[in-house]
Amino acid sequence: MVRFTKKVEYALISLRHIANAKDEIITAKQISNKFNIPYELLAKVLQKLKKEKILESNQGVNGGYKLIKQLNEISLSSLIDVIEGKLAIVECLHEKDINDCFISDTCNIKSPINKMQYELENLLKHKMVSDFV
Amino acid sequence: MVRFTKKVEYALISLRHIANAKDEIITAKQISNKFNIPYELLAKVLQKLKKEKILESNQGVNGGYKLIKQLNEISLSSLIDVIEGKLAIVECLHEKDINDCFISDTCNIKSPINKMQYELENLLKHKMVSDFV
DNA sequence: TTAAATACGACTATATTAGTCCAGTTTATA
DNA sequence: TATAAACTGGACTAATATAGTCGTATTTAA
Ligand code: SF4
Ligand code: SF4
Repeated sequence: MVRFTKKVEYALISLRHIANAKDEIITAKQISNKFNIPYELLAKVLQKLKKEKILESNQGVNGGYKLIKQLNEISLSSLIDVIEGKLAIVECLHEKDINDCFISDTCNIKSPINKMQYELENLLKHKMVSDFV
Repeated sequence: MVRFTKKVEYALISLRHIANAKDEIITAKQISNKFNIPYELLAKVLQKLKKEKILESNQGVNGGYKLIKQLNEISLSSLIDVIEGKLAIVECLHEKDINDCFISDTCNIKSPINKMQYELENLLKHKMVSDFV
């Protein structure tokens, strides 16, 4: 199937919400409550966005998250990278299991699949989170 | 994740193989052997292609499959439709579980997600199996 | 009559995704 | 300085989707 994961959706929802709040600090709990997103899961997603320096966090009472990148600087492609690792439309294009496909030797669709991956990447690379309005 | 299923890959591999064989009849077993694809699984994929009138089949001894559509008439989009059902990049865009997302009410990314789905569909619609060369 | 082939439904196994639990650390403020 | 609100992070479980298997039936050329 070709489907975005909930984690990616949660990231998009959160980024949009945080961006709307201007410079106000937003907590994971607020987002979790507002959008019915499981708190622990959301927390992990936000932590990843922090590690990638998309968000900035403050711990402790009155802590929370703040945007430190513009939404138009974050591509859907990079967001997926951050959350799920490098996208690969087939097994043999994913570094982790690049050698796992037992068809590989005789496969007759590798090159078109490569092209397809390239085109999809391109679409995602030019789709900015700011477009999500 | 965004990944094509093996079934779709098997369909592409098979179609390309059958097309290369010109009007010769090709059996599931031949494809299964040549490409190391599990026979039973492949058989089901070919049966679906037959139901969609992409392939024609003959039963019995010397039976097998033959193309009855041009590869440039089959879009990747339609192939995915046939094998996996209508593609939906998120839950709420899939008829089957259109009402399952408990975020739906407050969701702030529906409209951009819609656009994204449209653009992806468009990409897949214009990607013909014949491009897979 | 037999063997090679498709047809099809039900089943199991594996992998991925989604979600939970728990035990931290940090920090404002009462 | 005690407390509670918040982030951090690893290990775990549950749910779902994908991949593959099994068994049986049907068709048909030779
Ligand atoms: S080698 Fe061919 S069949 Fe195997 S993953 Fe790559 S494209 Fe798919
Ligand atoms: S409603 Fe929003 S969160 Fe739910 S599936 Fe649709 S896009 Fe995703």
